[in-house]
Formats: sequence, structure tokens, C-alpha cells
Amino acid sequence: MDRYEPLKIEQKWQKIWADTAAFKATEQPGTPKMFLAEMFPYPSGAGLHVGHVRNFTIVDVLTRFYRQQGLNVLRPFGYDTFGLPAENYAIKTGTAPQEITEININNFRKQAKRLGYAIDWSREINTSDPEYYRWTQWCFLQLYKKGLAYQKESYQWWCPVDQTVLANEQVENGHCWRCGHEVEKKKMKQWFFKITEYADELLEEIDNLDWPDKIKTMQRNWIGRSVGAEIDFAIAPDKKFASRPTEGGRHITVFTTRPDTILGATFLVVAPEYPGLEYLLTDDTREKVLAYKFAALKKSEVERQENKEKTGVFTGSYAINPATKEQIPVYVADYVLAGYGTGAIMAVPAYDDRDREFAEKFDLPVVQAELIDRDLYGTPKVTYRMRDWLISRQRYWGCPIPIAYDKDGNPHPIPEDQLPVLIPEVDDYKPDNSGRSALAKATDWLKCQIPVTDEKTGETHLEEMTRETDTLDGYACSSWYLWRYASPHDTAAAWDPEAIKYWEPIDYYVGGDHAVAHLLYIRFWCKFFADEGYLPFREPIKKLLYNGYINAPDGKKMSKSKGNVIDPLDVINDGYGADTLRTYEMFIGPYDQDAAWDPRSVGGVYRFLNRCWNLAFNPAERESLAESGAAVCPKGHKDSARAARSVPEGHTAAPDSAANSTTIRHKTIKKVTEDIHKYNFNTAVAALMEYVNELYKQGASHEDLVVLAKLLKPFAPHLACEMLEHLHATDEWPTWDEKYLTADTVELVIQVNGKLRAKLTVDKAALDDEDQIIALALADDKIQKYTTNGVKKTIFIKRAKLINLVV
RNA sequence: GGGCGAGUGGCGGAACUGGUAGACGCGCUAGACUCAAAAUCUUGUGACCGCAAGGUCGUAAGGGUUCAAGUCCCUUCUCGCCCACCA
Repeated sequence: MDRYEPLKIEQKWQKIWADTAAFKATEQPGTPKMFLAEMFPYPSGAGLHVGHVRNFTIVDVLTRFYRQQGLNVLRPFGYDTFGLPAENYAIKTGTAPQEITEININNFRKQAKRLGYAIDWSREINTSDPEYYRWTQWCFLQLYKKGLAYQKESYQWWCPVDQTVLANEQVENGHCWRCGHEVEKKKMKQWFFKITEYADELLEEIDNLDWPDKIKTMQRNWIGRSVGAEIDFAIAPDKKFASRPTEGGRHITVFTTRPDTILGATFLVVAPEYPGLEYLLTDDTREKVLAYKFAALKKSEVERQENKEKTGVFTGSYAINPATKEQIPVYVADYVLAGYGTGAIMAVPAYDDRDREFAEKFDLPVVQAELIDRDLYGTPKVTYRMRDWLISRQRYWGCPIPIAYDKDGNPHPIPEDQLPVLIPEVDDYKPDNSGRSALAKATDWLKCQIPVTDEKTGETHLEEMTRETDTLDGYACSSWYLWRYASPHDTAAAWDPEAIKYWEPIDYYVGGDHAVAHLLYIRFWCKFFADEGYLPFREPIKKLLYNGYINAPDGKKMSKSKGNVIDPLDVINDGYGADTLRTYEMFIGPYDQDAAWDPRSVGGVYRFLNRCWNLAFNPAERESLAESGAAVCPKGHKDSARAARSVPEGHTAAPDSAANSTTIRHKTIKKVTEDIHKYNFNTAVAALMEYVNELYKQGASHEDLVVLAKLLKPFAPHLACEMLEHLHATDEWPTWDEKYLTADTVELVIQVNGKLRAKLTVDKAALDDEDQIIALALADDKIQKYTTNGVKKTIFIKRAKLINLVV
């Protein structure tokens, strides 16, 4: 007897796949293609997580399924390697991020190979590879050329102790996450991508995406389109401070979605950061208003939201309501956001809850005015909640922004032939005290020669400039990598148009994160590069599968600090093997729902694979075992026993339908095929288990086993390959024939008043004769007990093979 | 506060356009094999009543539509996720 030894056969097949480059994909015009990928991972030092395994296995099941169906399948792999963990590690230990990244990648690759994924390893990409980020910089320059990458002063979190800019998530209750010092907002020049330019198209095309509704809704909310109007309110000249420059048409422009309520606008409110605030102040109010403003600037957005109690200060100015001509006071309050609309609102306390709250607190008039025509006083205006994408980071471990500054501080793009702008080596990765990244420490690197063309003479000369020391947000690097997969080693372009035309857009993109950020940014870049003629499509992802998380057995998130992390390599090395791990994670539940790890169920899946093995390799032994069991409980099968009971005299029971192995085989092929098409991986595995249970009862023919191995291969490829080799069969996906699925007899369900009372086995042809079938039902003794007072109504549903008698 | 989704045995979860609720797996039960155990194989397993045949109840709670509701409609409750003073 050969025992199922997963580790042995997995090693064997993994070597074969590696030696033969089994999953290398090449363009084959004329053959239908299929391009699938997971959201590429950040290769952390902790190695693969069971969550990765679920994500990658979904891709692998589809990959192998479509390969077995004869499609030309591309399934690449890559690493999203820039980011804070590697940089923090570098700051702490002095190890270059490049080094630690390489170690982590090697580990991830090794682990992914142990899971037996059908990856084209020749297409591996890594965002921190200069040959990759060279093209990220190229992308930046294309956006820059079109004015879609621009600089703007903006308020940023700043830690005065660490002398660094902090991202929102690095501010905890108004304090620096590293040193604990109170942070402040500092106005700094930052780089942005003008994603708002595409806001309308990004929103409109959501409707046509074959993506989960959840993600689509989140993107719609994020973009947050509001249709309204901008209305100018003139500032009333102040008699006391006639010298103030309020004449000359100075005004406040507000944005409102309800211009029809303007008759009820009894005051205006501007945000603390409102640019024209200074003009509104008087000598009496200046001190108080500025104190309020700076207090507001100090508060984090979280803190502003925590306290929803309205606060604010009167600015000292009045504005004229253009509809009522009345003078109304102008307040500053932090419930108005600087970044949305114009940073100023007309308050209509009669119609708006927030305005009413404010009015009540400050004792301002609430006028229940009538509604007027929307377009009477304003200009129609569409506003978005989405802001432009802030992309500069004062960080070392990122893609350098390919810009240099001349002596006057004007930005110049680095010429494309000077790319890549390499990340310089430094000794200390900590940001310096200038608000610049550690790149600023590479003094030699900072200086560069940039050709400048004199506008008058047309002559070009080299000018010494200083490089930008900000790096790009990691999301920029991942906004184009799916296109790089088509031609990952192209040295002449970011992507080869011919390869793109064949492979893209991606057919299946699978992940469980970045619902808005990454998945919106990549759509934005796609539309931009389509406009520039570099891409022949405007949406990058055809089908998005968003998988759920795998939690600890107690249902809580797995985390290192809780010590409840399951290491997939441990599961494999414990002897279960990769096939069990993969199959278990597909069986654990619907792929798009969170699931809790259950070590005992892993054992159940292992038993299932072990039974598959025994069917193929130990048939004699299995039969003797089955017979010894059968001797104890002959004909114990539940369904057949029940069916036999309800068969009335004169009707032969169907030969135990289980006996027809062809029917079961075809039924299983159909079920597994359709389930994979519907991504019901859990029920596909369940169907295979059922199939194996049947084969155990009846014995398995060669054909039965071949089909089992083929259907099993997407889930448990190593075992399936071993079986197919043994059976001398190919892995070609099997097909089913409907003619084997319809048995000669069917089970007829008889209900009385909607309750199941009897089942009859009848000839399939009998279903065509309604009168006869009802007569048959009424003749049943059990049914007769319920119909002694006659039958009021009879319902026969042929499709459901069901009769309902109403008495 | 707004939006979206979900509540089914002891547990994870099945159930097509309303048509036999509980597939499959875990756990538990009894048995076979074994000196014994593990492994494996074979039973049984929603609750309640009953020796049995059989019956009653049952998909968060309540109501409704229907011959028929886990599925559709209304009300309530609970949980999860997302957005959150966006004018």
C-alpha cells in the first residue's frame, strides 16, 4: 500500500514545473487569452500569511481551470516593495532597505513556490527595481507634461521634534506616533496628481464595471459628486472701519446644493483656513478670530469630528444676501471644511440641521422662507468630495520624483534620457531637520545638470540644478504595474503596445484591500494614458474579485501582538501539504466573506485528499475495507432507505440512483465547472467530496478517477498530477453531457397544504400527463389520510416535480 | 447621522428564477479492525413527543402577500463593513 505523502509528491511536481518553465506565457495570436493576477503583495519580513494564500489560491484555481480548458493564460507575480516598514527597519538597524527588501522577496518567492502556484516566474516585477521605477518616473513626467502633476501649498501634519511630515494615520490623538510630541499643521509645498480632472468619467463608468457592488458604492461615495451652485455674497461696507478694503466688489463665494433656499440664508460661515479670512476681520474681532483659527488648525481631523458641538466666532463682517438684500453676519467655524466647495457656505438654519444647531447656539435668526427658482442668484456648479491626490512623501524608501529646481526654485522635469533618477545611498535613513527626506543627505546626488532652452535665442545649455528630495506615494508605483506585466523586461518603453493589445485589460483581478485608493488610482491612470494614446482601453480591470479575510479561530483578526497568527508554511510542514492548505482555504466558505481558521476542518480536507489518493493508488485495500463495513450495515444508505419506504405497491423503486456512476460523474463535472464559473469554490470542493463518497461506496472506474483528478487539479494540483500520471491521462478539462443527467425516473413530491406528506418515484414521462400524475398522488395511502374531506385545489409544478393539494 | 450587507443545527456553511430546509465538512454517537491506541472504514446526528409507525415545531422577533416563504413586502432588534459636520 502506498501512503499519501504530500510533501514528497509536492516537491516532485514543483521541481518538474520549475525545470520545464511550465507556466511561461507567450502571446499566441488567434488563441483566446486569459490574464489573471492578485493584488501584488508587500513582501513583509513575516513571510506569507494565510490571507495571502486565500487570495493567491483563488487566482490559481482560475488560472489552472482556464489552462485546462485550453486558454492561453497569463498569471504573473510581483512585489510592491516601497514603503515604511522597510524604511523604519533601515532607520533602526542601518541596513539598507534594498537589502532587506531583497531578503524578503526571496523568502516570498520560495514560499509561493511551495504552494504550487502556476506562476510565470519569468515575469516577476518589483517596484523598487530601478528598471521598474524608471518607468514610474516616466509616467510621472507624462502627467507633469499635461499639467496633471502640479505643486500646491497645503497644510500638512508636522512633528516639530522629529522634524518630519506625518501622514494622517501617523498622527494619534494629535500626537506624533513616534515621539509622542504634539503635532501641528504646517503649510508646505506638495506635489499632487489632478485626479479630479477625471472625476466625472471615473464616476460615470462605475455603472459599467463588473465589480462587487460594495466597491462600486465606496468609489461613488468617495468621488461624492454634488450638483449645486456658487453664489456671490457682497461684503457690506462697514461704517466704523470705512478704510477697510471691502469696497471694490469684494465678496464671499459660497457653494450650496440648495440655492433654492437662499431666502432663508441668515448668516454665512467660512472655514478657519479660508484664504480671505483676514479681510473680514475688524480690530475688535481680530484677536479672537485668529485664536480660534489656530486652535482649529492644531486639532486633527479626528478631533474636529469627535466634538460635534458647534463652535465658531463672529468675524466682524456682514454680507448682503443677494435675494433678500439683508445684511447677514459672517462667522468662522470649523464645521465648514476648507477643502470642499469654496470653503464658505450660506447657512440656512430652517433647512439644514447643522446650520440650525449653529444658529441656536449663537442665537441667530431662523427664517422659514419659501423656496425659489434654483438658478436665480447663482451659477450652476458641480463639486466633488474627492480631492486631488497628494503624492509627495518626505521619505527615503520611495520612487524619487524626477524633478529638479533651478536657482530661482522653479521646477524642471528631469529629461527622459536621464532616467532613472536612482535612489542615492546614504548612511542614515532618518529624515533631516529641513522637512526633506533622507535623500537630501546625498549631497553629490542632489546636484544635477539639466538642459535649459533659452526662450529668446532657442539655444540649449546645461544648468546646474538641485534635485527634488520628495519621493512618490507607493500607490503611484502600483498604478501601472498591471501593464508592466505584459512586457516586464521592456527597456524601451513602460509597456509594449503589442503585448498590451494581446493581454490587457486584465480579465480577473483578485484582492481584499484598497477598495478605493489603489482601485481608483489605477482607473485614473488608465484613462490618462488612454487619452495620451498609450493604452487602447479606458478601464484597466474587467472583473474584480474582492476576497474576504481569514481570521483567527476565535474570529478576531490575526496579529503578531495577539500571537494568534497561523503560518501557512507550518501547516504545510506539519505534513498536511500545500494541496490540503489550498483546498481547505477554498472550502472554508464563500470566497468573498471573512472566515475563521479552523484547524480541525483542515484535517477534514486532508482526509478528503487522502481518500482521493486511496481511490487511485489503493483500490484493492479500499474495497476490502468497504466490504467489511458493508457487511455490518448493508443498504444503510439513508436516501435509498427512505425512498424505498414511500414507494407504493405497484410502483417499482428506481434502481438506487446512486448506482448509475455515469450520471454521478457527469453531474459532478457540471457542478464543479459551473461552480468555478460562479466562483463558488466552497461548493465545488463539496461536490468533489460527494463524488468521492459515492466512488467509495460503488467503486471507481478508470474514467471516474480520471475525471476526479482533472476536476481536483485547480485545487490540489500536485496530487492531481500524480494521479493523472498514474492513470496515463491528460489534464484536459472534462465536459458533461446533459443526456446522462436526466434519469428515467424522478422523485415526485406531494404536499398537502404546503406540507411535505409523501414522495413517489415515477417515470419521467409521467410528468407530461397532469391528470394521471394527480390521480397517482391521490391514490397514495398516506395522502388519502389527509384528503378524506376532499381536495379543494390541486397545484402541479412540473419544473419542481411537485404537487400541492389544498384541502 | 448616512450608505451597503448579513442574521439558518453544537460549529463553518448548503438551498437555482418562491417549490422536499440543513448539501459538504467539523464535532459528537455507535460499531468494524486492533492486545490496545492512533489511523482507516461503516452507521446515526435540527428540537420536541412516541416502543414504533408517525406527528408537532423550526431559517433573529412580529405581521403581511401566496396553493406554497430561509427566499418577496412592512415593522422591530442584533451584528459587520464603509463614509462620516462634504453644505
